[in-house]
Amino acid sequence: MAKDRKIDLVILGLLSHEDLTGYDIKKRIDGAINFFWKGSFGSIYPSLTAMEGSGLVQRLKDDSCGGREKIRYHITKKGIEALRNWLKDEQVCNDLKYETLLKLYFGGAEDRNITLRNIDIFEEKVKADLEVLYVYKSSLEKELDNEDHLYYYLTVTFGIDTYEAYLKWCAKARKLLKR
Amino acid sequence: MAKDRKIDLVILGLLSHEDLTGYDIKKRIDGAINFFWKGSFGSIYPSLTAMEGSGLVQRLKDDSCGGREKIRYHITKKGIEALRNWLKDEQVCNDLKYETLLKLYFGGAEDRNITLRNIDIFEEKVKADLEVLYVYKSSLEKELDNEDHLYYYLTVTFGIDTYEAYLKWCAKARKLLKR
DNA sequence: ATCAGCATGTAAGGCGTTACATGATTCA
DNA sequence: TGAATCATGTAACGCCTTACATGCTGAT
Repeated sequence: MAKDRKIDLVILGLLSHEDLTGYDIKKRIDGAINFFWKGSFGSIYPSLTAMEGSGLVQRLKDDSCGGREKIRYHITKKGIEALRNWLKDEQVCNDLKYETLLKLYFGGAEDRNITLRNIDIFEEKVKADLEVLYVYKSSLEKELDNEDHLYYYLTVTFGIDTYEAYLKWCAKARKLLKR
Repeated sequence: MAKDRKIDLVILGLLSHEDLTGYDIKKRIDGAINFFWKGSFGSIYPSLTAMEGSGLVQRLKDDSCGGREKIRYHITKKGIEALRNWLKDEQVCNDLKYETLLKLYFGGAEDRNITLRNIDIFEEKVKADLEVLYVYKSSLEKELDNEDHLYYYLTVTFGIDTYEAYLKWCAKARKLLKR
């Protein structure tokens, strides 16, 4: 597997639960995962092709009744192995790029109102995201006995906790800037 | 300026305070900025060359007394303009890639202890980063009257608030996973 | 009929990292 | 003398996004 193509692991992770098409994978990534990882068709399809070549996934027979061809992929034993090795690998890369903080840091080059406006924009986005996260949370906490739901739940509460911290920070920052 | 090369703005932001060499810029980025943005020599030097070409920055005369050549850059009026336009632009891209959350999300493919270990690793890193942030904070809060320091201070408290939220989440997550 | 959604894929191009090449100075 | 730091730059390579190409199905 390519050294740094994390999209491979996202796909393997998804396929470890169920067989999926590239299109399905994209939809899954655009859901809850989107809060901490992104992926486009332009990376998903080539990844699937490459991983088929290295035996991490395999194509299933086309089971679509008419309509356009539909390729569902299944994870192989080798694929499961690769996924587990990654989970056990203690090296992680959390790569955070906050353009909002960059603008804040250099806010001195403009009027304070610009910074205040940028904080408002950030806050709006955070509030909207939080709404979505709350919905995920309430639907997940009903079935925490399900092992997988517990993991999903934890990623959602991670989002909620940090986003709520963002909101508190916004209020404090606004106060300081208006003083 | 290139459409999506944010490193240009980081450099312009830094140069809006003082004239710097590429090497200096790298050091600044590796400081407090590193918590929300990264940059390597391989992106900094080409960016400087490109921005000189488009008149956003200009080379100063070599003022090094002997030793290796040393190129200090100065931001031009056009550069200031570009920086301000970016600050006023309401579109922002906060691109967060948490490999830790990815591993958590797919934790079901391995033993729970692996997930617990991954949370430990995350927590260790967060605690270490927090120590650094606390130092920045205490040195900055002494001079909040300085306009720029106020902005730096706000980015640091952003980091502290979110990192503290991370730590609280770690404790909760551990409890749930050990139940 | 037309538009949204389903479905797969490629091509171009941008951004960025890593590693390498080069060489001076300073300090132990 | 050797290592660390200062200092600039290039080259290779990888990853990813955007846009494009193609075409079916189902609902309005």
